[in-house]
Amino acid sequence: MNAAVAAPDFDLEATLACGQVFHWVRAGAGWVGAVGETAMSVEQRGGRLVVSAGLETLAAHYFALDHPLAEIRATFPADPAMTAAAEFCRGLRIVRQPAWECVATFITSAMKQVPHIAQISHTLRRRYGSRREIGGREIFTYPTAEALARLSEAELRACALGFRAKNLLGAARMVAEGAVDLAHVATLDDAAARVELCRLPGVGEKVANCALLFGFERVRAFPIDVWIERVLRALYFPRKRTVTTARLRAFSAEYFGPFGGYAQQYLFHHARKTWPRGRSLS
DNA sequence: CTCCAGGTTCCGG
DNA sequence: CCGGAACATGGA
Repeated sequence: MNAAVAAPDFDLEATLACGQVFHWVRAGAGWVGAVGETAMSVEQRGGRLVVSAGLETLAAHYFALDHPLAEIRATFPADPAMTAAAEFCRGLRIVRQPAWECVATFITSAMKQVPHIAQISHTLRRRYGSRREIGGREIFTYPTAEALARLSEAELRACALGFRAKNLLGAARMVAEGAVDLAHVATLDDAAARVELCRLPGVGEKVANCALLFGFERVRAFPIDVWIERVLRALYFPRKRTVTTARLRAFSAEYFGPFGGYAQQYLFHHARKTWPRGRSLS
């Protein structure tokens, strides 16, 4: 029925609730969700992960249990802000999300709070994804680019997408037609992959970096959103009134090192969980 | 009611 | 290159 996977240095709660992935829902002591086309229930018991028998390998891969977190932490800069964030996020892993699902989800994330992004994901899944069942619970996979490409903008707007409907539809059509080939993107270096992703409507610097980090395992990609911008300005450029976004981008691309994406997610999660209402500390 | 949210795009200095 | 504004929706 169920099987256990060794999962040392892993925090399932932090990993699923840190804002990198949006569709997992709590179920009892664990979670249920979809890993690509496969429904999965998962629960952490100490240093082990309990999943349905047969899904051990899939779970280990999805949750990136092979990422050497201790070595990754050791590459971070040793400043107080980074050290505090890394300690706070011990066991948080960047999961391996399917590329299209990841790109599409972050297209819908523009100017939305995390709970809203989750709500949109669930609506799209329920209406246009495939139904699965796991432990008596309903699960829906993320709709394929082909499925979304067949829809009208009005149908997508009815999923509470707002102005993001046009972007998601345009991106779905380009991917479905092969105008942008995500399998090919995966073979490119970070810079070239970013350029290619930015051809999709609704994909700019930030969304492209989220896609690279969460959907293409580019662990150096450093997405700069409103939260990270606050963190960088408050903790790394205090009392400097004129720091351009270009300056922040150049700084973060070098300063946080080869696992900058991990550093970014740790800073993001730490700030979101410990800073009151996003403001202050300036 | 007002403000803002894991932005992108377009437009004028 | 830079700052502003438009773009939808929902929760605080």
